[in-house]
Amino acid sequence: MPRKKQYDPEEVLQKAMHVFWKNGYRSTSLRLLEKELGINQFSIYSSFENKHTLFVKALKRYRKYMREGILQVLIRSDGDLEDIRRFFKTFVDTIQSAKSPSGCLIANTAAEIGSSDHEIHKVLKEYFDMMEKIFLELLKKSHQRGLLADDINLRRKAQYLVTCTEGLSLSSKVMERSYHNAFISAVMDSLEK
Amino acid sequence: MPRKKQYDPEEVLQKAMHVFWKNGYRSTSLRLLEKELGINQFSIYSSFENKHTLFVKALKRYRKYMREGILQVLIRSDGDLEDIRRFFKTFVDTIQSAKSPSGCLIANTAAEIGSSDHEIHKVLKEYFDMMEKIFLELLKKSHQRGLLADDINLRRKAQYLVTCTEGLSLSSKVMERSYHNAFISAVMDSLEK
DNA sequence: CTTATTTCTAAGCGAATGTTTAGATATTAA
DNA sequence: TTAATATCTAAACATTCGCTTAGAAATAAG
Repeated sequence: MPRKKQYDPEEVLQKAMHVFWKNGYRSTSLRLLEKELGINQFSIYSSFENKHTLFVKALKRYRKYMREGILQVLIRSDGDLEDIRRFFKTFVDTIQSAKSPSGCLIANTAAEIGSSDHEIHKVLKEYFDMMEKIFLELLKKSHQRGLLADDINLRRKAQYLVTCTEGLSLSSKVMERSYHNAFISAVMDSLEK
Repeated sequence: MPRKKQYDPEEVLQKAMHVFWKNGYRSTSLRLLEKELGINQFSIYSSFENKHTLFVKALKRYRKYMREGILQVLIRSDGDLEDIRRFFKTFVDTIQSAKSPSGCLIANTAAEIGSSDHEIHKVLKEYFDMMEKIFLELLKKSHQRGLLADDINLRRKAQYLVTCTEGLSLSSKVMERSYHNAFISAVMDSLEK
């Protein structure tokens, strides 16, 4: 009996992720979403409840997008520390590309919202935890291969790499490419045995 | 002949800096400024042109505020690397304190505005350059004292510390204190000879 | 085809945004 | 005391915000 949806909610969510990524939460108006998603405001509300809920879903989508995308080089690594450099380089490419010159959505949101919104803060924290776990698994393998100092604190080093990643995202919005290459080299130096 | 101002524009600017620091540029409305600064919208416009100009002035004021405040431990350092740790600890205290639980104004603005506004971007870049110079001067002294490896790239290390500082600011909006202590320790380890 | 159900379009809701203005108030040189 | 000038208060400006609604259009079971 019912009429069919003329759009795919999954595709729309993907588009919404990019719009929020580029403009931030507050600066993304429903008029802009309407235009970029190609669907009416009514449809946005009937499919995603409201702007806040849509944003939270977009944030979670970003986590999936990263996990299945550029984080794969870390996840599939056999412990080669150069994989970390490769990730950082791809990361800078991504966040500075003309396609999405908008840093990291998580970092942007952390700066914009922080912990003032409990639901959003929870997703941010989960992202940080995911990143820590990914780095930790890689470092464990590196450690087993003898690439790291014996007495190293792996968890601390993983947390260190997470904060370095977010710092990289932030400075990418201000400084030029050579600046980040220098940072990446400095971080890699600090990992050496 | 004229009537006197019933407020001190310098004091008002200082207050404006804190309001923007806490809420960000877009989320700071003129009604809020009116309330927090204790002066009328008319007075804001007659003294500071408009919201954008007021924000740029507040950003520059923040740079001065930091230079004359918690950055002094770096500026006055004789090259003791522990001064860097002291700075990081004070920095985390500041940005996580109940008084201003809002990270670093520069980092927040970089995430919110980035390079989309030329005038603001210029102030951000100047801040990064200032930070780099401050770290560089300290590292030079450390190097002369033989506290660093002979073949170290001082400029690269200074840039590294700037990005670490901004990363610290960002993760302070998501993670708890112990997380940052771990990061600070990891950064300090990476500085050792 | 009829009819029940859902999605669509498009207009409109009250509230908030940055900015401006009209008029009252205060100050000081003459 | 008077007159000129700057600053104050408070209201209003047009625009945009997130969100809702009334009614037309489309779908598929009966």
